[in-house]
Order: sequence, then structure tokens, then C-alpha cells
Amino acid sequence: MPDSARYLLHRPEILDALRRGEAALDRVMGGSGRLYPAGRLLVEPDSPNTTIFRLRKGWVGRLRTLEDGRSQFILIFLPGDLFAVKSLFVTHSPDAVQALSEVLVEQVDHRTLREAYERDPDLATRCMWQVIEEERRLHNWVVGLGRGSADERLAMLLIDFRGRLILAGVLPPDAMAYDLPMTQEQIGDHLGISNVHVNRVLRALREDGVVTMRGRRVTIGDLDALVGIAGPLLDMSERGRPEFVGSREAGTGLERNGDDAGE
Amino acid sequence: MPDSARYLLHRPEILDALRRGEAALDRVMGGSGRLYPAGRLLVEPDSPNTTIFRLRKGWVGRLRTLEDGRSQFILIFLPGDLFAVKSLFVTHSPDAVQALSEVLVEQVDHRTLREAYERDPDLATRCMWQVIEEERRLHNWVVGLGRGSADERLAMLLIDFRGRLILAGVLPPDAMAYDLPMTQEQIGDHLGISNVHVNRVLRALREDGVVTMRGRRVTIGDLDALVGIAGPLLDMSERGRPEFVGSREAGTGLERNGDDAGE
DNA sequence: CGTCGGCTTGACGACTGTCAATCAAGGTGG
DNA sequence: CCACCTTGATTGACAGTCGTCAAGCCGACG
Repeated sequence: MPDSARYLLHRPEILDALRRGEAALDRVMGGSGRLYPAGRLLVEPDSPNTTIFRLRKGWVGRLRTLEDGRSQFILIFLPGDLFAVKSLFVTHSPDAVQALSEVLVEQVDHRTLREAYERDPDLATRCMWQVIEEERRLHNWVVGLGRGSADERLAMLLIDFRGRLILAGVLPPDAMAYDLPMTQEQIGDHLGISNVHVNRVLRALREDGVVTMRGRRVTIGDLDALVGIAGPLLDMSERGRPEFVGSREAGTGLERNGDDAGE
Repeated sequence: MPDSARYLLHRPEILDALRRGEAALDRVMGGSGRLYPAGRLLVEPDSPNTTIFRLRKGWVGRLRTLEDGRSQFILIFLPGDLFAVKSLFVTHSPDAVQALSEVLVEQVDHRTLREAYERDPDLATRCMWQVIEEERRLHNWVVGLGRGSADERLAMLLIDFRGRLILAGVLPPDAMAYDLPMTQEQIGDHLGISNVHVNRVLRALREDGVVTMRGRRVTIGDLDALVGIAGPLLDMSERGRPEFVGSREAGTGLERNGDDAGE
């Protein structure tokens, strides 16, 4: 099981800074937690960026919709992630940020965060780390979209979600099932394939006993086979963020998000 | 010409900080400029990350190669870009960083930069800005790879390169031709299509008088048509980085990189 | 019990990849 | 100055993955 193989990806020097930065975020965002229903846009496309978010519970996606109707989920955020950090630097973007399930998010105005950010290097490090981590995932995603087949991309995605949920402390390390609050069409919009083809690939996986997806529940029947399919694309995507993420989450009130929320 | 339309993408507050940060980089990197021939790997895949680079002249690409031989250029860097900034936080990555043309780069050890980075908030801002800008381009690229056709992607790419070269001060604002030091296979590895198909699309563009590519020279015959093809994908990709980039480059010794260097 | 969103399948075709041969250009040695 | 070699560009033939269109199905909800 490639799960033991967890490279030491991040410089150890920064782990303490990251922990302190997270604590600083707790202070800055403290008490701003709000619930939103599935489907709600947390950020409207092309609107002025004012807010940085921390996701405590649920799933969120960055979504670009083209004029002709095509759309693409660029990135999916899971509990523990900061998102819209760019708002510190960029006034607006063409993407929407949408709740995929019912979500609990904390938020700060970019000015407030910027002040704290300038006074507290650890907070700056925490933000920088988030952006870099995101970039790492985007790199993987570009490779997947550019060079992966539909099967490979889907397998990669399912493995990636599992790994991240485990690191976020939402799932136990040996979990072989999880809730994935996205429709097949949304999954297609993330994988860059049509909803119909998502369905086809899922059927094949189901018939081979590799993965079953019913309702919004993913059940992995044969993780090795799944890893085999994702194959070369994986390279790094199931390797994780530093352990501080997992340990941080533990005890902050983030248990499982078992109920897949509204919609 | 969509070139006038330059959204105010970046918060004005940070422009000064960015300028000062750039000056700080000048100090930190001063005199470390080195020339490398086309094709040289500046960073080996999976090697320890030790260095952060600033590209002064030439083209550089971040390249991932899969075990089975497929490969993907994740991101292309042009003069003025910092690259491998992640090295501040991440010990290594599966990607190579390769010179596409003869390049002139400055470099710093990550420890040195980190020290300066911690003492100088402007330098930190400059680095953060680079990462965020990169992320913005990755977002666009994910959308292109996920939802764009081969024609659209290629058109997007050609427009994007032109815009960035202009912003970098390598080209005059009305330039309709530039040197693109990549083979059709490399272009395919960036667009996520085969070299053969790159050639097919190029032929179509040539026959329609939209773009000609001979040798390593791109000549745009009909920019409007090109923009029309890239169509919905463009949305933001030809809009640029803040003007400070252009003005910074002016007078630092970066003229045109007319000669497309070694190989 | 009717409606609606989402899942499931089948049929058909287009875009794009693969394989392979030919050309063109630049560099090297005789 | 020419033969030879290598890399990259170019083209054709053929196949397959995947998109589109469309119909049927299922569960949730009022």
C-alpha cells in the first residue's frame, strides 16, 4: 500500500511556524464560523475579492464557467484548507467558489488578515504554505488533465480525496469508504470529461469490483487495483501534507462530516 | 485589440512592496547570474531543492515525466519570473526544471533567501506574489486543459506568450511576431496533445492566415482571428501582471532575447 | 401520484492518438 | 564541396477514446 511511502516533502524548519500560524488564524477568524447550504456561492465570479476563508467542515470547489456553458472545477477544498488566499493580493477573479455540500467556514476580511499577516511572520508562513500546497496540487492536476486518460484521472481523484480526507482527520487512516458530495456531472467538470463518460468509467470500475459509487458514497473494493489504474499519474498525489495538518485537526471540533449535508 | 482591456487585477497597495521586494532580490541574487545552454536541467526531478531562481533571459519550463514516458510541461517561465520559489518550503518535487533556450538565470540558496525573507516583508511579498501569479496561470491552464479543444489551447498559448513577453518588456506592445524556442513536441507536451496534432492545428492556422510558425518564429497574421479561436478560454489569460513588471525590466539589461540561443 | 434532478445506457460520430514514411535543415567528416 | 547523420517538421492512414444526443429509469419530494 503506497501510504507508508510518505516522503518528507516539507521542510521541517517551518512546521513550528505553521502551527503558530494556524493558532494565529484561530485568533483572527475566531467565532466567524458560518454555515452555508450545498450549492451556495461563497464567492461570485468577477466580484471584488474581500474575504479569505477557512473550511472547517464540508466540501468547496473553485469553479470557472465559460460563456458558452462549459465549466470546470479547478480545485476542490477539504476541511482544514484555507481558500481564496489570493484575495490578499488580487482584487477579483473569474472563478466562483461554491459549496459542494453543506459547509462550515470561517472568514476574515482581507484587510484584517493583511494587517495580522504583516505583523506576524508565522501567519504569513501559514498563508504562503497554503498557496504552495495548492500549487503542488495544481501541478499534479495539470499533468493528469494533460496526459491522463479518463480512467486514470478518475482513479487519481478518488485516491487523492481519500488521502486528503485522512490527512484532514475526517477519515481514519484505513478508511475504505467516504462520502463524496459531488454529482457525476460535477466530477466530470473537475476531471475534464463529460458526465456520461464519468458514468461509463464508474460502471467499469464497479463491474471490476474496484470501486462502487452509490448515492454519494464511495466504497473502495480494491485499493491496489485503483492505484494500479491511476498508475503513473499518482507519483505524488496521494502523498500528503505535513503531519501537522492531521494533528491540528484533531481536537478542533472537526470530526467526521458523515452527514453529507444539505442540497 | 484586447490589450487595452487590462483589468486592475492586483491590489494597488502592494505595488510599492513589490518594487522594494524586487530590489531586495537584486541585492540577494546580485552577481549570481549564470548562463546555461538550451536543454539543460536546472533542477533534476526528485532531487533536493536547494535553489530559487530568477530568470533574466530566455525560456524555462517545469516538466514532469511519467514512468511510462509521457511528459507534460506544467508551466513555462519567461524573463522576470522567479521560479522554484517552492524550494523555500518543499524539499523536493517530481518535476524537472529545464532550460528551453539558452538562459541567463540568477540564483540563491534557499537558506539565504529564507533569512532575507524573514527579515524583509517586502521580499516576502514579492515571493508570495510570484506564487500567486503562478497559481493564477495554473488555474487558467487547468481550464484550458480540462475544457478546451486542441485549437483553443494552442491559440490560447500563443496569445498568452505574446502578452507575457510584452509585459516582460521583451517585446514592444504592438509586436506581432516573436521567437518561441520550443519544438512542436514540447508544445504538445505543454498543451496535452500529441506532436502530430500540434502540427495539424498549426497547418490549419497557417492555411487560414492566422498564424505562421516557421523555425522557432511565430508570426501572427490575424490576432483577432486568433483571439476568436481561443475564444472563451481567454477570459483572463492575456490580461497581465501589474505594470511594475514591465517597468522593472526596462533598464535592467534585459533587451530582446532575439537570438534564440543554443540547442 | 406527478414532477424533477440525477443516474444509466445505447447509438453514432468527431477529435485526437498512434504508427510510419517522407522531407527539410543543420552539423560533421572526408 | 559532397556524403552522411541526426533532429524536427510534415503528411497520410487508421483506430480508439470520448463527446453528443436521446431515451429510460430511479429515488426524493410535495
